[in-house]
Amino acid sequence: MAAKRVTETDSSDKSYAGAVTTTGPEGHRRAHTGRRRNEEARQAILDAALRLLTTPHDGGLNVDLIAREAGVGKQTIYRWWQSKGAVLLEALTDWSDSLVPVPDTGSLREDLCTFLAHTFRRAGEPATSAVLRTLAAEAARDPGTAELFRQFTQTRRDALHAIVRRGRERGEIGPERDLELLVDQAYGLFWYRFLLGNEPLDQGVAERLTDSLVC
Amino acid sequence: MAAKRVTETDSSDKSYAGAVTTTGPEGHRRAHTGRRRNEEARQAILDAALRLLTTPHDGGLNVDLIAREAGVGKQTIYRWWQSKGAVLLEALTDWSDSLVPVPDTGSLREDLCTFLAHTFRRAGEPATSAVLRTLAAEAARDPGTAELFRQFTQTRRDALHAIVRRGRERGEIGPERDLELLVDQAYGLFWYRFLLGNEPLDQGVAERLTDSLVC
Amino acid sequence: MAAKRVTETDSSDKSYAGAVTTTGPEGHRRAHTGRRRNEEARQAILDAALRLLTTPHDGGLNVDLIAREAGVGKQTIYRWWQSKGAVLLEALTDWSDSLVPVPDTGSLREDLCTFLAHTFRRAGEPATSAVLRTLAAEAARDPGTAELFRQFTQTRRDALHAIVRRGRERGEIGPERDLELLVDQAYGLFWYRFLLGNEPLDQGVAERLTDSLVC
Amino acid sequence: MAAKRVTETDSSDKSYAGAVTTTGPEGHRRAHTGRRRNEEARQAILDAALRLLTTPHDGGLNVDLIAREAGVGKQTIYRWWQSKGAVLLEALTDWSDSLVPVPDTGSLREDLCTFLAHTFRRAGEPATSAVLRTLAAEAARDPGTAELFRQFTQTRRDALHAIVRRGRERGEIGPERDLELLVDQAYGLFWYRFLLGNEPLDQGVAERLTDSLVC
DNA sequence: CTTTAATCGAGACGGTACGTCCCGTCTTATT
DNA sequence: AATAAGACGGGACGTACCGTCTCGATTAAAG
Repeated sequence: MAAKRVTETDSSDKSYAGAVTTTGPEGHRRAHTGRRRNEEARQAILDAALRLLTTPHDGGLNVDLIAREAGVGKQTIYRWWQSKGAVLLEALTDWSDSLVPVPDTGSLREDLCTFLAHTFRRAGEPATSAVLRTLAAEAARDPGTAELFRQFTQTRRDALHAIVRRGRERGEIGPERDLELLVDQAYGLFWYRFLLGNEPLDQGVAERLTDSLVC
Repeated sequence: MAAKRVTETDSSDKSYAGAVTTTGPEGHRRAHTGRRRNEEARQAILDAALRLLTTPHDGGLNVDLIAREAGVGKQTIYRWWQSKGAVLLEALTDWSDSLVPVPDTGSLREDLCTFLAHTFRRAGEPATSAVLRTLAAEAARDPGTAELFRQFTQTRRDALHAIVRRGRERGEIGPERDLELLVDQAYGLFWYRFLLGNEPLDQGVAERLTDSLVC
Repeated sequence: MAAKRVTETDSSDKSYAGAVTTTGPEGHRRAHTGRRRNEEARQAILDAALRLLTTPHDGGLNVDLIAREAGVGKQTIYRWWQSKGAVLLEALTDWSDSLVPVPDTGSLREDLCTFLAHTFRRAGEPATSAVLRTLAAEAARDPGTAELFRQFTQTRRDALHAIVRRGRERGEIGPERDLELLVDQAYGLFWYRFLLGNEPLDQGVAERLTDSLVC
Repeated sequence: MAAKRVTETDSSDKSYAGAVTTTGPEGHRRAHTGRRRNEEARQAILDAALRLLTTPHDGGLNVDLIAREAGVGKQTIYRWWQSKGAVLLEALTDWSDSLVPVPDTGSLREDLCTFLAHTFRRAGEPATSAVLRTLAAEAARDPGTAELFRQFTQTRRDALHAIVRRGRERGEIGPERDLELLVDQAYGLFWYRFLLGNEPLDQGVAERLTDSLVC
């Protein structure tokens, strides 16, 4: 009969390697955290996603791969993110905030040009480029991801917005100018050329774009 | 590429009343045309694609669906187009050419503003919006389609370019301005706002954008 | 976004109501019993299992369901039973012991026929039928459960064995007959027809089987 | 190209290098058959299923494995069979018909005993045993498969039925005996002991069972 | 009366398998 | 040769359960 304390015998010898369970690629095993979200697992997923996003590997970037790479069950991904794109975006957001510094030299023209040139140069790097492209693709396909993509771009937009706002406060931009529009012209140009890729995005463009915006 | 093979224009022979075979959604049966390309089938495919692009339906927009909707074998699609996106784009191109007329009033400011406002308004219509979005998604996913998407946007870009070029010829734009950049700022803003959708695209924006570009 | 769901979980106060903890389907709350096994919980599990076994519901019969239905944590099930099948079998054993009485009229033929007819009739009842079927399925899938299933059937086999043994003691069965075989012929026929279900299991069969066995 | 009329009689040359598509484990590539069911694929699936059923391998027997082993897409399995069990059963039916010959010596007792002993011996072989067990498990779990299992056992039942029918025609079984019941007693005993496994199934049992049935 | 230890409800976790969807290729039979 | 039809190999998807693990609360027994 089952009721007869079946499990009592093995109460002693758990050899407490028992609490730990899984092996990531770095060979480190992860402990469960009971009924609360396992922050380590979350980080492992985001790390794996970013790693797969930035390093070249053959074949597409699918959820099973992220799960395997993170040493995680697929369900653990789907429990916390609504789609693959959502994971990718969260991975990316964490990572991107540190990419392009926001200059503040006191000169709008200089700050703007520096920021844009930096942005363009980053996007030209193969790793970054791959990430942004993959992401845009995912966002265009899935409306839910699109919203997250919006949030992602928003942080960059805000940085640019801060630059031009400071410029206006210094009187370098007339009060009649629409700052939102100005920012979107810059970022619009960037994404348009980046995604369609038939026109360059280099230092010269950054300068001419700056001139065009601050005229 | 699809467009090339299209130009055969065997428009004459639609009559074949003999061996009828398939029924489209409109209940009309289409005759085989033997060893020549069946123009009716081509049109049925593009129509079906456009219909599926513009009308809401549950589930994704897959090739089997287009084929079924067009009353066509899948191979007939893949014989003439390289991918799903190619079909979609050709369907779209046929349809879009008549959308936004290219004004030529003699005033750059007026032409530009009219063109932009018209473009924005079209994109605001639900049907057009859905199409553009679906397409952008497909382009972002498939590199082959991306190239076609580039070509698609190119025709619109060319139209805008013609406007500003006329402006320069009339001396309304200084020779130091980069016309490519100017055009891309306009279209970049458009796509950026259209796809991310957090800022408006209305008459006012068209006007302010015109001011910003022609300053 | 994931971060949202995280913060949702650690919303501080759980508004605990005191000693009482869980609500079963009957709305009754169960008190903890400290470091001793909670007999009420055990019973709730067995009840829930039996209820799910006997009442039709959509989808399979999984452990999470039993746990939820019993208002119990899954671990509480796995602490006391080695598998899902073990729970099911214990639930069933408790319930089945009272099902088929073991007659003792002094006549083997009569006892045997009564016992078999009763067994057949019970198996014909929808509730019982569902239980037996579910159980057999579980036993076939899981070797551990198979062993428990063996034990379960053993109690019934023993009952039948007692009847024929009394028959032999009265000289109604020749000493050359293999009683084990005889019993297994009866129960074999029963399970075979019950599970495959293409031949009847009624009073007439009970009689003819009796004749065949006691010839 | 092999596309050039691969005739029905493809028994001879499998050497095409062009239109062929897939590689099975034996390195042979399989041609498509257009819009009709590919008989070769069907056979490859059944072969793979039987191979996996009969040879020991680590891990369970899942559909992906069958598909991979057969060099087939999973959908090709699900297109033609409703479940894994259905595949297994069809594989098994093809194979089993040749297993136990149906003797016809003119003596019921002898034929019966031979048939049963043979059946028992086969079931004792590890390969066969594994197959039958896997199958019974699948049948118990899935109602659809149960029906197929019924059909599978039916062919064996029919064989046994033929033996006893011939016996009756020779007058070796009285007209009052229920032949269906007799057959089911034999097969019932077999499956009961086979699946529960606590009593033997050997030559001696075959003999005593024969005596018991033909008394 | 404090500490210890076991139970409980809850549910996240790693993992396996499932059955579905869609892609782009292929072949057949027909025209 | 082009077509309608649809089976095919392949790859990814998101879901269903399994049995394990940890948490924080609870309470009986041990010190």
